[in-house]
Amino acid sequence: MREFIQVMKALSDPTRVKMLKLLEKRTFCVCELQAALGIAQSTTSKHLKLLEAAGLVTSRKEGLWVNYVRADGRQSPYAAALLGNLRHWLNDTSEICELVAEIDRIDRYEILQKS
Amino acid sequence: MREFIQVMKALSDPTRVKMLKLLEKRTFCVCELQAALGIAQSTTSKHLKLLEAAGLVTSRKEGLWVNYVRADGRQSPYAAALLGNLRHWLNDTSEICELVAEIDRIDRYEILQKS
DNA sequence: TCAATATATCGTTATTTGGTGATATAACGA
DNA sequence: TCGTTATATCACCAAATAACGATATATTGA
Repeated sequence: MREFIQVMKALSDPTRVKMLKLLEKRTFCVCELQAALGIAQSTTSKHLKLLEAAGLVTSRKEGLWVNYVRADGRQSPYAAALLGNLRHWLNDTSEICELVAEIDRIDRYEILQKS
Repeated sequence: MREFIQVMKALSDPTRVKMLKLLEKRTFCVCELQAALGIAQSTTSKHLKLLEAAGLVTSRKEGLWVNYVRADGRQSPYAAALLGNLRHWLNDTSEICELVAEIDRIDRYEILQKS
């Protein structure tokens, strides 16, 4: 039960759902997601940790960056099912469309320039 | 997005999940669910209203009672998918097993006697 | 009409959650 | 070694949530 609730809670927040929809397209580091969503760095990191704990994403530290990847679902059957569903869901909502449209402009090295 | 979040939030609470697992077995009125879960009447009613708003249950007033029924999912594709999944999930957890084991002892007329 | 009953709603309280900025940690490059 | 950068963690605040008891709203049956 606890594991199920953890997955549902993780998916109960629009910011986290947007993160997962972005991660369907490709891998992102924390600062890229922060830029894409327009939220604080600490907020971004906290959400990602929560998604990771629920088995919805995994992370790999590579040099200075931490790359977050959509999980394969092996960690939790609930995560597996919901990740599968989510791939087909919300694709035509304005919120996700607009986010995905900007995806190619999000680049860790460009973000570096601006800051 | 709002509709999706609403379904996920509804499923993010153990009490509401237990209600849905009970409603997989049969219809219940509010006072029966209250007795089965050992919570206050106002709490029970509020949770059920929330599940109904998310499209996970429906209700029908019959005389003095309001009967709550597991929804068929026509109201929301998200609710439909999750209701389907939930039928197979959590069946062997202690929390649900113990609850379902008591199901035949829960009867609105017996509750009437006790109070 | 009136009493009894089931449910819904209201007001309150404690906990959880999402957000922030500040700080700590770790890795890289000069 | 030292400065810079990316990320994680901490302390805090505001809003949302789950719980309760008290009250309001049906509906039934005497």
